[in-house]
Amino acid sequence: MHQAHPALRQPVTAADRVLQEIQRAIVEGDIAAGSKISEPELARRFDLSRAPLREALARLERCHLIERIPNAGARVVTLSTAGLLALYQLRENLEGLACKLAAEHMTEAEITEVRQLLDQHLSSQRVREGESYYQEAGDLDFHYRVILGSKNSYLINILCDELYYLVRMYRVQLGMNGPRVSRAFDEHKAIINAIANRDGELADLLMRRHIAASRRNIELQLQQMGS
Amino acid sequence: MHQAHPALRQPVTAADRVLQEIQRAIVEGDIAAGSKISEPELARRFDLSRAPLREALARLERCHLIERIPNAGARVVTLSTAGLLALYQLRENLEGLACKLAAEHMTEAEITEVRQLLDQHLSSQRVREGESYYQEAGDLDFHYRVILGSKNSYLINILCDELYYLVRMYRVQLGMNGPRVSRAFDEHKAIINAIANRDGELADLLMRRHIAASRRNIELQLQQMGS
DNA sequence: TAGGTGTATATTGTCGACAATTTCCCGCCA
DNA sequence: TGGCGGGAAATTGTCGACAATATACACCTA
Repeated sequence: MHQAHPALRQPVTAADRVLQEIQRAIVEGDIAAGSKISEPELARRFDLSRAPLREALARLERCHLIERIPNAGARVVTLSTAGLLALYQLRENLEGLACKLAAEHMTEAEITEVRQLLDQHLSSQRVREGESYYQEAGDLDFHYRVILGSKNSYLINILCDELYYLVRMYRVQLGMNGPRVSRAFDEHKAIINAIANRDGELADLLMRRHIAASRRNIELQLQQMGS
Repeated sequence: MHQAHPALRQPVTAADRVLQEIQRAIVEGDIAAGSKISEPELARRFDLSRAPLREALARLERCHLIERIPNAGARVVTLSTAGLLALYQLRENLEGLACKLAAEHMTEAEITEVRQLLDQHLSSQRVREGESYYQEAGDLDFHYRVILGSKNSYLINILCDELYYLVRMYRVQLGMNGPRVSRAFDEHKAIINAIANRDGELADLLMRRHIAASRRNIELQLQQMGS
């Protein structure tokens, strides 16, 4: 359907580069959530004209990092409990589906790669005990592989291009990296096992539970922050 | 999360207007599937500059009607069996989820409105027996209402803004309007009943079956076209 | 003082032209 | 004759300036 996925395609145009920079800045909170976006200011800051900047803004809107109102400008999204729950509700279903499809379509070679990846991440995780950055990267990597394994380009596009930046934004800015580390690893292992056994139904179920657990974890943290 | 949904927001800017025109042109086959898109040509044709046109192209890419390659231009998507199946696979799951959520979140008033809508469409359908345009419109209308009833803005965005134009393109260009008319109406009725009973699980199941039936219908037509 | 109105400012949307890249075509060579 | 550069044409990406719209502020009125 298309050859190399945009998510892992390296930037070739100026708009691509500035998009990545702004994406990172928003996700990491460098540009505050809820703040207004000024096109002239950003253009100066990244030293380019407004044309490629606006192209980048269009794509930022696509991945839900900003909201635009015609003739009135753009704002960075505001993070909310309701938004987070809606997002995870969708993730649960979509990644569950991705697992089911991955069980049907992943090659043995791809499965082996994911397993190696898990072992590798686990060992490097033990060394860097507690450093959440590596957990984050490893976690994302696993989910990405499974999603790509579904071989459904629409599904891949939605999850990797449109939803994941926002997921990361919530994780980074609300500090969602609790003590689920080793448990998450076990869950990942169980999921890839189900995929390897070509048991799509089970893989679906396990992934839904995996994400639901993560969601409950977040809900708890939010709740005790609010009180 | 946001007030009025972009799908039903009337165009205010020139880019909005040309977007709608090109969308219609592509969906109806006025601009052939698979054909290359020339920015200068379209700009002349719609009598505006390339800036708003490029804005429109960015959004067309978002709803999968065109595919862009950096520095090399854009092409209208090509319709394929594989693409259609992948699309419907996703639809089944997402609209199933939408039903489940609608059963939880739709107000009684909204449910009543949908029921009135169904009766209305049914009666006008009987009059215009066989005119597929009205079936199409009525069908879309029903699905839209249910999706909006989910109250999940991410889900709404994906289904109404990003996937439905492509769904319509397949329906229009491959002539997907078989003799499922009255059966589809019954299925719609069953779905809204389940939602009214707040039986999300059943509503989910019925919607999946409803779309799966539509998919099988399409597969059959494709198959006998190919032979 | 509160509210509305009108102007001034700032921001977004659009335009036409230039730069960079790709594509196409022609000639050249094995 | 077939494949491989090289250059010309066309197309996309980027720029700076102008037009249209929205926001902010001061002023006037009740």
